Amino acid sequence: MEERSRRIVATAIDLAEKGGFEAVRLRDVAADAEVALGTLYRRFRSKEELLVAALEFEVENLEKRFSARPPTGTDEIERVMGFFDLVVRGLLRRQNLARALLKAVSSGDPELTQKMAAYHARIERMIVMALRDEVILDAEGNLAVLASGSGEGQTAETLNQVWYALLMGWAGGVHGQSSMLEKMRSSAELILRGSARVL
Amino acid sequence: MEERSRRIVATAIDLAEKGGFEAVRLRDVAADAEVALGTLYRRFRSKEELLVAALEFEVENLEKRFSARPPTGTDEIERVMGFFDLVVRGLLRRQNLARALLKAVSSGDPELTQKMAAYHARIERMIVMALRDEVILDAEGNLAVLASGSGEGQTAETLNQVWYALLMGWAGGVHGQSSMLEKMRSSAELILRGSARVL
DNA sequence: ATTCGGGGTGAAACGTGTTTCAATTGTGCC
DNA sequence: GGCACAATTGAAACACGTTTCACCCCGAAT
Repeated sequence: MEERSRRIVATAIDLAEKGGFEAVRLRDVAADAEVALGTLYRRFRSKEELLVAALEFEVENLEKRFSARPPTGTDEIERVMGFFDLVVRGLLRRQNLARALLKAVSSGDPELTQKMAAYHARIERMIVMALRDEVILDAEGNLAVLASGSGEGQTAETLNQVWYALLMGWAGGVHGQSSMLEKMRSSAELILRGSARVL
Repeated sequence: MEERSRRIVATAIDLAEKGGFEAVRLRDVAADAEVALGTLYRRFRSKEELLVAALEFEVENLEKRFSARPPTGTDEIERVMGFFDLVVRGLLRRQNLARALLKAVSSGDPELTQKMAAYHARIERMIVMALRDEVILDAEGNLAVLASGSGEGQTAETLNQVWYALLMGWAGGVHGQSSMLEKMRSSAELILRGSARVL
């Protein structure tokens, strides 16, 4: 990403951290990033697209933390929950930012379809690796793209669906972090019990 | 609900059906419902709240259709999928409306926490009844509130989480109706396999 | 019948996302 | 150096959610 864009995204993250979605006023972003409003709009078609770029940045961070300290645990459930714990630790520290990014990703903007799909794919990839208890990197040291299709893929997809729904619920205040994790564990137990059947 | 409010909500649904979330311009809603803008804002604190009221109305409809023709099927998966088919048939005919309501419900507005929770509870209730193959009505002929806590409740909650995530994905264009249903079936098979374990 | 109070009304104003445009700046190419 | 062309800038304008306010109307209490 080009320097100017990076600065814009960084500024957006800053503001979102401080005051959430509404605090990311594009005039302020432009001013703080020392860029004209028109430039911001040349790089990002909308506020949502800008925040989704911020999400990509944060997911990259998550992936780095994930490869640096992959979740440990003797069974699938513990490793998967280890992953979700990792995510929640990130949310905990920057709740305003997290909510802002979730709001952007859930905006339903058709322009963002591709990026939403990519986001989910990246989360699923980490879930699969947690299930396998094996982090696979490519030549550049990033998480490798996995062959898809196995039962693991289905399990990971389902776990991710549940996780996404719970994040939305958390963002909307339906439940707090701890109850979100408890619910995730309950659902994960159910799902993994189902997947254990097919061996 | 009072007559004026009813008219406002009906107008909002009309406009949403025609042009989705953005087409619900509150000035237009007020004009079409023959009400001053201030009145609209006295009844509904925000556009989201208005659309969530519309959602409540539509869920009531869904519940009526559900009690009138409960999903049939010899096993849990078929009945549960019957329920989701029912929902999708509703979506199919009014995609703009559906997307608008989903956008409102996923806005993450803290004012709506309560209503979001209630919405999920109602969907879960129908899922439980589909699992049980038994529609339970209260004295007024509405769906009865169920005692919670059983394994069924957990299963329904997990199914609902998956369903919600898939709806969001559909709204954002990540997948179409048919692929949404296929994914729902795959996840439901996994989940129900897990729940079958605990008897 | 008069008064009172709470909605309702109409219109204007505000904030912020988004668009537009003329003028300026920068950059690669001759 | 000078040119062509694209990106950047600054400022204004627009759209729409939301707020405000002065005024009006109606039904209940006196």
